[in-house]
Amino acid sequence: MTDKYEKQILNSLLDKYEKSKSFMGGNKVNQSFAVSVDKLFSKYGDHSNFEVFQGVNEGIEVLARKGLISAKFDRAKVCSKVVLKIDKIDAAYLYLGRAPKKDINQEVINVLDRFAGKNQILDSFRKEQIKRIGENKSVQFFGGDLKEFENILLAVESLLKVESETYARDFSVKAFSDSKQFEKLKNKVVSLLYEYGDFPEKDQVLESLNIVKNPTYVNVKGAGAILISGQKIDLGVLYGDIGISSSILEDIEKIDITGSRVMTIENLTSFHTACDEDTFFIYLGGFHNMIRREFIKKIYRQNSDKEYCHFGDIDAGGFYILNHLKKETNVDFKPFKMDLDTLKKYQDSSKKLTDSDRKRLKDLMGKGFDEVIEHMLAHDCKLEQEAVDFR
DNA sequence: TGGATTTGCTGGATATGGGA
DNA sequence: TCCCATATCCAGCAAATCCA
Repeated sequence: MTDKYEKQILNSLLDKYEKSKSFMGGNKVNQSFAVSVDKLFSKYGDHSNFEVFQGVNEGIEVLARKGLISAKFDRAKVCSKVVLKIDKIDAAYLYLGRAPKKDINQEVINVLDRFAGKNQILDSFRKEQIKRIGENKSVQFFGGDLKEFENILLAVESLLKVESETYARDFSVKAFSDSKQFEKLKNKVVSLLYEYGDFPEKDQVLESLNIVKNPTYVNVKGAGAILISGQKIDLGVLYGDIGISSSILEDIEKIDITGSRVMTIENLTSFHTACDEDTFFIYLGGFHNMIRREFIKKIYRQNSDKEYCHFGDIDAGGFYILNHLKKETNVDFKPFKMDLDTLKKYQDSSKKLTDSDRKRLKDLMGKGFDEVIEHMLAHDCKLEQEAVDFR
């Protein structure tokens, strides 16, 4: 049974070893691992605190007798530093009852391997973490709890299989047989998906994967008519919009676009203010998941001769949403008022870029918006679509 | 002893979690 | 939702260590 001073000394030496090049086998010189006793125990040199002095010395002597460390004392019985015996590292782990980092790394790799080939996100994540382990860096989203780590990967695997809008609690029950388990992992799961997946905004990741808090709606208005369960609704004769619950989106049999153009709008206020007799407007509710994409595809299949465009913010998020929409629906949406002329016209209403905006804009270079992005970066500006007059 | 190697420290950026 | 404290990561530089 080790006492607290022995534990602290040995753990500190092993920590140092595990962070070293010797641990990785990449060392070019033979290293020794030592810690200063003063630094480890701030009260060791405090003469008024004899208990600590004596306790630490006893701990050092026990470890030295067992051959796990070497230490030298001066005439006053003060030890300046302790050194780990390299050839006794295994015994040191055993004495502490501490799992060697190599074993933990292997267990993490085993967990990662169990999710190999499940989906592209998990494969990218697995590849990156194995690379990080090889470089002796920490494994992302692993805080020492293997079960939690496995559950995070399981959540990612399960989330990508959700095909219909599902409440987070119901998803948690289905994936973990526990309605609260997903809530505990949610932040890490979302961070992993956002970093390794392809999502416009972090706060839209779950909705994009069909996990919702409440039933969601797609708002439509303008030049078109829809047929749901045998009932025809002619939107062209209505003054405003209607919201179609996602649960009945799949029941729509026919969408007949009577105008020449179909336009998706990013923000709700702009959707409400937009007005044109020749356009069918769609507000996707801030995100587009599989059900919404199927809705768009259905419209396109039945009305492929129309013009398709997207009206959004002139910022990284807006460009990203448009590209994502095009990619996921295979419909060639054209940007509407998301160009350099519009930005210049409303320059007075523009806002300054954040560091994150700059980074994301640079990532978007070469993806169809170079001219406007160059201007945004050069003039430190972005524009929300609410500032843009639709006409 | 001096050059090469490796670690430690620091500050800045970013993420996270808790409380108001 | 915002603010604040804390944790984590990273890069750059200084210091410590190793060894020919």
